[in-house]
Amino acid sequence: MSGTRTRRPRADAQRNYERILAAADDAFREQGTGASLEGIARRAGVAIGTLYGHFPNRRALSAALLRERHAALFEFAAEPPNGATAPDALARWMGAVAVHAAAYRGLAALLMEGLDDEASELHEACERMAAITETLLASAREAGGVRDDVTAADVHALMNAAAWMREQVPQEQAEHLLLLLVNGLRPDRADTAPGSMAAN
Amino acid sequence: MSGTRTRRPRADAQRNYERILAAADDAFREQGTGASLEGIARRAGVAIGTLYGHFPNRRALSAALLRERHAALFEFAAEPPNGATAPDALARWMGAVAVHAAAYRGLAALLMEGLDDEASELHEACERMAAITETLLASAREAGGVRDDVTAADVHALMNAAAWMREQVPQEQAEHLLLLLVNGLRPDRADTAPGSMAAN
DNA sequence: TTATTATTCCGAGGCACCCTCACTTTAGTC
DNA sequence: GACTAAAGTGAGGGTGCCTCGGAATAATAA
Repeated sequence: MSGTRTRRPRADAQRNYERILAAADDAFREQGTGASLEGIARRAGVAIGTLYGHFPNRRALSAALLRERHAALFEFAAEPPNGATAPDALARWMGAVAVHAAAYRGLAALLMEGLDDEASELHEACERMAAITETLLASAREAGGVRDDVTAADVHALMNAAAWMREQVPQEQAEHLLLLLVNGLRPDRADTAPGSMAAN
Repeated sequence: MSGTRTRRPRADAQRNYERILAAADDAFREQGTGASLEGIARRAGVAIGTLYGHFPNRRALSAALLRERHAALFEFAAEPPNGATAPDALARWMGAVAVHAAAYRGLAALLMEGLDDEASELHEACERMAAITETLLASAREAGGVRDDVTAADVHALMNAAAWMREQVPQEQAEHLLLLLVNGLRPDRADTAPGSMAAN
């Protein structure tokens, strides 16, 4: 296995890969993560076998599609909203994830199961999300802005639930619902510093 | 059209109707509202055409299946949890709906769209649910236990979101999440009478 | 009991989708 | 220009949705 100088990858493969991804993005936006794969192949101007050659199954396709999107999300999380309280930072994060997970109908459910299911192509991304959530939650709790009984898993579920609702109500109401969810994390007696936990 | 004395309905029709309903209940419990209708017909020991003869489409089948269940829910709402505060009554109702809507995977989404979609066979049931929600919400708000900006539509969405989460997390966590949702409805300053808004 | 007939049941068939695989085509290399 | 690994192709087998024309049958009448 030493003389196998690898060939340069074929140009058509690269081209088709990108075409499929673009078609899938369109289809998922319009019809959700359950969109027809044959339809996607058709849109991409490619045979169905070619699609399967690049992506062994629907989840792999979703995962590839989400890779950049996730990168953007993590970058967003890294950039500190300077001057914001810890609870504010958590709320901001929750809003960002909710918007992200509402990009395609059905995505919230995938992210939900991806956290537990290690076989899922989304597992790693979910774990990174969970880690960020954990960190922000710890700070927010320390600041006294969050109930003691709230776990990172709870926040994960709530963010995805917010996304799920966003799939089905007007955007304005979706924002309001997120605010209510965030409000639910606050301790029973609102004796924290003023201005904490404003949504987004 | 006066001499058409109606024949007694055929016994086999009645029998098959019930068999299909029973099979559908099993299938929906196991696989959600998207379960294969051909599979349901098979389970019921009936040809696919017979199933369609009784239920023109999947939604009609769901609606028939939910009729009794909804009746039970409305009865539950009617029975006054005597001695409970208005916010408690609302929380109790939200819990009941969340449990109901989690009976079959996918049901929460159906109930969500059934509220707006007048063509849906579930529309009427959804409207009744909404009316109950409206009443309980008004009382709870009057008692000062709920934020002013919370609408019945919000509560509807939140109840169904609770059901959606319940489909995907252990029951214990689901209860906790419901509690957090309910907590989110409380006004910013917790200056209401003690003991208000305990979940369930 | 038997005949009548409205009602119900049946399942093949057309369409869409999922996914695989034996075969063809093609891009990179020599 | 020939060679060949890589990629592309699409028919085909499986499942599901739903329809529809013809077969079967339960209620009724004779």
